[in-house]
Amino acid sequence: MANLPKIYDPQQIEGKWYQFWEENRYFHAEAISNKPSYTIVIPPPNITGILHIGHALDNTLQDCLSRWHRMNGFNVLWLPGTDHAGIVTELIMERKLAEEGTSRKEIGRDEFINRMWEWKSESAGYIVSQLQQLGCSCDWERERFTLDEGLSKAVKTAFVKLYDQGLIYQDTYMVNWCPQCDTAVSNLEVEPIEIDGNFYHIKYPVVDSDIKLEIATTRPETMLGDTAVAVHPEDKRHQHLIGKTVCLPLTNREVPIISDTYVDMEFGTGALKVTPAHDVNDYEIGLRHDLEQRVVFTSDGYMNEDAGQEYSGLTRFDCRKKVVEDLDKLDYLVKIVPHPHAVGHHDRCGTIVEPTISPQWFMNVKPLAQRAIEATNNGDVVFIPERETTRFLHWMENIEPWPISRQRWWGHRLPIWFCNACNESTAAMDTPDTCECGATDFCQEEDVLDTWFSSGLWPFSTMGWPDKTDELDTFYPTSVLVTGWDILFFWVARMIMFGLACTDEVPFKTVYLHGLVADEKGQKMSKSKGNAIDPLETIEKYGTDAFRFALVNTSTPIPYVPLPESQIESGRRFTNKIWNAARFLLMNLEKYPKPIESNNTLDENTLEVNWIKSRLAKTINSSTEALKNFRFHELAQILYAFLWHEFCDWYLEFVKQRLTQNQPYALWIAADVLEQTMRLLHPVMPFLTEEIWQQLTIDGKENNDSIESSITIAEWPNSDAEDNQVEETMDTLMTVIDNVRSIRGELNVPNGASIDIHIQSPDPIIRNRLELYLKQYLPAFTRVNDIIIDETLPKPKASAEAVIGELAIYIPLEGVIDLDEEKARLTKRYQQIAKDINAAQKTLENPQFVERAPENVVQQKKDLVDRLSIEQDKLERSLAMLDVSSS
RNA sequence: GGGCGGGUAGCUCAGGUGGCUAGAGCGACAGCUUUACACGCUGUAGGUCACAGGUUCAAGUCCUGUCCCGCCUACCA
Repeated sequence: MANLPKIYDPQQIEGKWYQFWEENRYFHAEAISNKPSYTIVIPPPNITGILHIGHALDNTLQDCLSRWHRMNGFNVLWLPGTDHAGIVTELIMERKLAEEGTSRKEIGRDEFINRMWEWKSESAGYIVSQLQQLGCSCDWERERFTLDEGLSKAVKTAFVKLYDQGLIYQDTYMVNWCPQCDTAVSNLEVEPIEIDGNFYHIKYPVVDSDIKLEIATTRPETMLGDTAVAVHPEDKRHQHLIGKTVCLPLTNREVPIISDTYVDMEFGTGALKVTPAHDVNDYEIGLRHDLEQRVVFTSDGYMNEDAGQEYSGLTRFDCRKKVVEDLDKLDYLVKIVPHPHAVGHHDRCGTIVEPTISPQWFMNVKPLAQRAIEATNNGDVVFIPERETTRFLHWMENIEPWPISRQRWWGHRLPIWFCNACNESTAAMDTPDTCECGATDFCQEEDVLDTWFSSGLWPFSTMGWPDKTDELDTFYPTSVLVTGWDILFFWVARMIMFGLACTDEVPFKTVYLHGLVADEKGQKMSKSKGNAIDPLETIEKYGTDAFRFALVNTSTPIPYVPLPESQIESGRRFTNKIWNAARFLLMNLEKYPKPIESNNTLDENTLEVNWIKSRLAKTINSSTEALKNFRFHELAQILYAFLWHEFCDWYLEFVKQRLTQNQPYALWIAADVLEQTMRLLHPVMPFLTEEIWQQLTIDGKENNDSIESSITIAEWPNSDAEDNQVEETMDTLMTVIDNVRSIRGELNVPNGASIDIHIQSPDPIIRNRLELYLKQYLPAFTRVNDIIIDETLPKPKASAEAVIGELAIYIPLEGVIDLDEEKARLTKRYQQIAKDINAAQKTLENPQFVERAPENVVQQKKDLVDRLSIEQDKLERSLAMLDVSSS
């Protein structure tokens, strides 16, 4: 045990513990339990995906919550699983097929689906093992997949239920169409991207007149589908043209000039070309005026025959070029003005979406949204951070029908059945027996559902809904959903709406939305930007615990959290520091074994022991508070500061000092404190803490049944050992030690040199404390000869000085001290104090302050001025003396 | 156009409901093989809290305005 390596090697430690946890089923939740439940369902990652930095953060936080609750005695279910991620997964498969020289259409639906399942079974393990590598304490016995039988049944059930309520219907409407993926997509999947476009001004000659009506458009190629030109009814410039027609250039078609208040007189030329089949607004105008919907694009982004012979077969983009050239040639083009504007791109493949009229299945989500709004306002569901509530409500209030059908194959086929005889459609779990018309021959709708439909059911479909199961009873509604704020509308909103619609309950009480991991420049990390950190490489290089610590430590409640490499390095140093602290204790525990039986014969009430107990108690309490409030970064910082700067920097030095005197009690307490601190840190750093915890408790476990077999189920610490009196005493000592060190450092006293220390203090209590403790502790921090403490002491010749309130420290440094340096040091301190006193006095001189501020605040200020004034006086006198001796 | 978040040390960020002499990590500088750790130890430097007003006894914190940066959202062709 004593030959632990000097440098912590995570690879030696991490693997074995995950296996140990799995074998002992520590992460398994019981469907029937008398413990209180705590449930998280994982936001399911893509089955064929790999772990990226966003997953790493999201799942680390979920693991922190899960592990913390497990230690608090909850029946914790963290339910893992994956999503079939329809469109994006198919895209990748299509790319594979293209490489093989075939295509999905060529191999057909059945074969395509076969290939998808094959690929799924090949790659399904990746993300799971990566989550395990990250340390995630999921209940793998309950892993789910959105296309599993049970979840598919849930999808069908929900669909039929909503269909029967009239909330799901088929309609022909203008939707966002992706020509690349050959499917409709919802607004949410369309990303508007600003591009440097142009405004093309085009003349449309008015029939039977010399007038040319000038229109402006960003998409000149759509003119081939124009079926009207619209002007505002009150537009004086164009009023007289209403009712006439224009001759559409390049087509020789005549289209009417109509009036519609939608037209903005101020914008462009005040005349709007109307393409009802290819623009949402034009579509609406078209409906109002009963215009022809002239389709000129094919579904995969080419021009069709109706675009005209010249253009048919061109891509959308080539067509635009040609149309502009032709217009120019024929003198219809007035000008091209640069006009940056946002254009919708499909977020999965980056293709510019094409608004297209097509028959789709829609879900009327308004009534469901209404319930979600009520639940939010009632506080049935709470968003953290709070600001997300406004965003959520705003989106819910303006929600539009959701197009749920996708012209794809990988997913849940809509449970809609068409009668082959009368073509009536109906929704049902299985093929219906007979149609109302008497026929018995049906075919199922070809389309599949949007993936978000099945993920929306995830919090309860994973637990067996619609069946009444023990799991639903025990774990549903779940406790909290943890995800990035960018997923609020995709997952969270749908889960809440579906939860209310299907189970009459909000699926989770709390939604915690964390930030997105960014690089140093605040840019969101993403593969496409090339600025992403690969979690697995990072884990290999720094260790899982270091990586997790960095993630937790940086996850402040801001929208984009930068994760510079230096943060991860800092995490690694921290793991190494902990490792070495443990190593130090374990090595010394071999020499001074901790007695199994606790006994009180020893002098246990030493200051340092009471101090570290008090500090630990405060650390425990503030850690618990931080976790309760989802303030993960606070937890990380509290534990880092305690472990490094209190436990290691101070307490272990006290321990060393005790050991030189053969007093091992402080050491045994150190082991105790570290053991408890490992428990506090375990949710963040599962592997290292388990390793150290096991080593620290190994002797105890053989003799004490109350010690658990693993830190994962060890009790979350609590303590009431806070003692401000003790901390204050220790503060005095630390301040003295700090000042002595500071003098040595600043005046370049050689390390080897022993020094004398004279302390003058009028306060008998302070003198007493210093007498008692300083002589014990100081040697641990600095080489010291003699310590003299008295009520009044003359300042020795050629000595350095530090003043702490009414206490003065003199260090005779004959022959070492440079008087000018000392003078500069004291002057600097003097000036700083003068400034502080000045500011505080100003406040005190204000009668209003004394009158209105709370008494304790006034008193604090007074005390401050008193203390600083004494220091100032002392410094003044010392400086005067220095002047005398140096002149 | 509307909304949200941010501007605090060289860099990245903390600073719930106003009140200790504004903090941390990283970096910089100086010095250390002090018997756990050089992935370490000790010390030091570094801030007009974006700007301008206001409220208050008291503002990094609250209010108003301005200027930057980022994001979300919206049918101005």
